[in-house]
Amino acid sequence: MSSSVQRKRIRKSPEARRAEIVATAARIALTEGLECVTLRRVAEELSVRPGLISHYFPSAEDLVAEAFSTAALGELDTLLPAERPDGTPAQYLARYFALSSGEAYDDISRLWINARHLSRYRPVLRERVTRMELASDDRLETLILDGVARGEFRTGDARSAAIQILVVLDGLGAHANSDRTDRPPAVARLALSTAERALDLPPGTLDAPGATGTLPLEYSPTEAAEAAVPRAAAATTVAVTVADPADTAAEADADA
Amino acid sequence: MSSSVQRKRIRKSPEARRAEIVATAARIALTEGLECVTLRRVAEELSVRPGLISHYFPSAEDLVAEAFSTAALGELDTLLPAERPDGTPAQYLARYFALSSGEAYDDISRLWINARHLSRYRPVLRERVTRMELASDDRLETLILDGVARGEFRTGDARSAAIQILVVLDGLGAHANSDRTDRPPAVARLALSTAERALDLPPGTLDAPGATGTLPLEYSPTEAAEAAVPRAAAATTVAVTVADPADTAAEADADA
DNA sequence: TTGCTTATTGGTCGCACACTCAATAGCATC
DNA sequence: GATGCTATTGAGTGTGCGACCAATAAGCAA
Repeated sequence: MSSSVQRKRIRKSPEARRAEIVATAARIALTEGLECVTLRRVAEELSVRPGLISHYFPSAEDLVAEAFSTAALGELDTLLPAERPDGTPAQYLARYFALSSGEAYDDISRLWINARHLSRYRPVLRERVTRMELASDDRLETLILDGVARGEFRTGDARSAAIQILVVLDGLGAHANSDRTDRPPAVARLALSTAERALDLPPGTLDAPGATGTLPLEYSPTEAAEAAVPRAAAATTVAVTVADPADTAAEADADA
Repeated sequence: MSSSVQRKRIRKSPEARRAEIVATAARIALTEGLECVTLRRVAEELSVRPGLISHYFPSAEDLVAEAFSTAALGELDTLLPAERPDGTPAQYLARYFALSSGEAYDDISRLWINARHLSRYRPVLRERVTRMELASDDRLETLILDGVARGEFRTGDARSAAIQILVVLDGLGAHANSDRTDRPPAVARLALSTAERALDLPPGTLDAPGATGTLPLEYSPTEAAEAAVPRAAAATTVAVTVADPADTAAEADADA
């Protein structure tokens, strides 16, 4: 009888518990959406009471913002790692484009759409979105500068090139919730061709066979997000039926 | 004493009432967000009881979808009119880009971000989003084909060119809730340069002084949306304090 | 004027949410 | 083994939402 629900309290250090909460919130944000990051939902996932989540995040808005930051940073580190020991800048750039056209990338696209919309109403989240946009710009700019230094790329304004590329990727990702099967080839290659033009590369360079060198092309969004958390304590993986989180955006601040 | 609230019932024809409801919902969607399109909110705006809205839209999801369609179609008709009696295709295209970099365009960008996110959870809305995307593609493709026929543009695939342009505009519009003040010139011109490249136009053609000919460049998003409604009966304009609609997305379908 | 159709109301129900706070019980320390 | 700190619970408050339905009254037709 005592097997169904957890009856004994498990007392953890604040740091471990907080990390666990953030990791869970980030996973929910990535797979189900930021509106699903609620006190109840996170608590249920961790088999604790909602009040405990409130204890660590007195304002739920902060938890949502933290969930987004953690998830987005984890993805960024996977897609555009800060350390690039295994290949050239051109190879890492080619790998980035390869990953961004894969199906696993849809989760990230959805997360960004979600965050950009929700940030309309949530100042804390908006600040985090801006910060993560800058982080992405920086990361890609650094890659480009490195490539320029090695003579792989040629551009007079690495940051402008980086932002142009990211804008196009945002445009392509905007349709992550729609059907994109009959997308013309020139559209599917739009990010690539934008990069090739901005970096003065011969057309076809970045998606040529072998353009990624020996870099691995597999990754799992969820795992990447969890790896971004300092210490993701024993997070019980629970099969989740995605509900309908579409109604949570507009009401929260009405009571403020 | 009887002036504060409306006490006498006003009975309208179903067609007029329905049009009034849709027009109001579309205006709320455009200015405050789709999550603010609730039975209570629309009813309050029209000084009727929420039950009446339910009577015309037994499922609230249908009302939200209708609000999006109406608002988006109104905007499309303003930005890319189906009839173009006052100028050449190049002039209308130049006008489109001019409008899309104006501040009034932010409302449209926000609406699309909103709809693309919300459509993740709402099948009815998703279908409408897809339909409106196709309508936008068609409208721009037709414009381009017309320009090609007149010798203004040159492309072998008008539809691909249209979609490329729209994808870039989506990418630029994705940041409608963020700060974009320090955007590099090449980024701000990205849609233009994409069009110039896809349509084989000399750089600078579309934003050259006089590129829009004598076409007017003013428009009001809200008015455009209301004009899209067949008959927007006496819609009382009420000053609205925007609340926080960010929490309404995820919960609605949980009860289904 | 009377009567009928139905647009409109008023009230209710259940649900999910964030937030609050006193009471409880792990667990480390002595 | 007793003690104290505090992580954690349990219970409750108030809000907004969609959905439902019987009662009401507006306005047209006879």
